[in-house]
Amino acid sequence: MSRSNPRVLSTLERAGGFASAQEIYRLMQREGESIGLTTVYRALQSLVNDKIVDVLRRDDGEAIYRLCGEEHHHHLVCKGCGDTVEIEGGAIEKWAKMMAEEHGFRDVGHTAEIFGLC
Amino acid sequence: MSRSNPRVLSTLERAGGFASAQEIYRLMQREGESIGLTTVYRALQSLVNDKIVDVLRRDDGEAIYRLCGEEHHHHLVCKGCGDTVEIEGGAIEKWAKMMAEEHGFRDVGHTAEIFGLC
DNA sequence: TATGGAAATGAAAATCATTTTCATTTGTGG
DNA sequence: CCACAAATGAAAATGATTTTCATTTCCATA
Repeated sequence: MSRSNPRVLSTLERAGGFASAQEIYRLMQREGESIGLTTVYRALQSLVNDKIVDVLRRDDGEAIYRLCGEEHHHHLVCKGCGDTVEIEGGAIEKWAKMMAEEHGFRDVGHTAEIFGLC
Repeated sequence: MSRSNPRVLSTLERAGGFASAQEIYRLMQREGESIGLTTVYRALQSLVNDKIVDVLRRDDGEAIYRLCGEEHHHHLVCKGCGDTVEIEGGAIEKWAKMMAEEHGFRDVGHTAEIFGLC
């Protein structure tokens, strides 16, 4: 059921940094690849599910994707230019674990993102 | 030119925490207020311009608003039953501030949520 | 080599938040 | 009252994303 289309992945790689579904689609078109927009969306969803790519939101609400490393990390995002920095989240991990314990939760995960102006 | 409709502001206050334009609109409808969705959007834009409210993006891309400077909290959410607990986030505040400083960001905010099974 | 079904594909339609248009209403100073 | 600017909101437009559905591609097996 892996719809992680390799052509989409390779285009995202080639795009370097972030790209939206629409941008990837246009890029592939320009390069003469024959692919449907629907397939691009499905491939990206699949890649996100498989934790091969990260997804964030641009200020205008458009979803942007990029390859992500193995390690669990967090993001510092600039609201102005969209620049993104991966940051270390050791403190968060501890905080999440502590809070979960305190309230008797198990199987915990978390999300955390910081945004500002660079 | 101040389109910062006071009824919209007061509804956002009453909503406590975050609310989307659509939610505010529905809330006002339910309470029998006569207002158009367009006006809600314009009022929120205006409030954002005047820096009276902050705007963020939910994971699904919908814009959510909240009063600036309001003390915010974080949530511990159960993936099973949807139960939600408000938790203290002092550690996060410090972490966010530290990370922002380290990378020269200003005007920073953040989101953080923990999820697991209660 | 056929063949039957499952998975992948993509065009077109549907959805949904948000923005724009534009005609109408409201409020205010003269 | 009157004129005119600002506010309002219904309806249409926009744009990203998702869904539908008919068709095509794969692939294992007879």
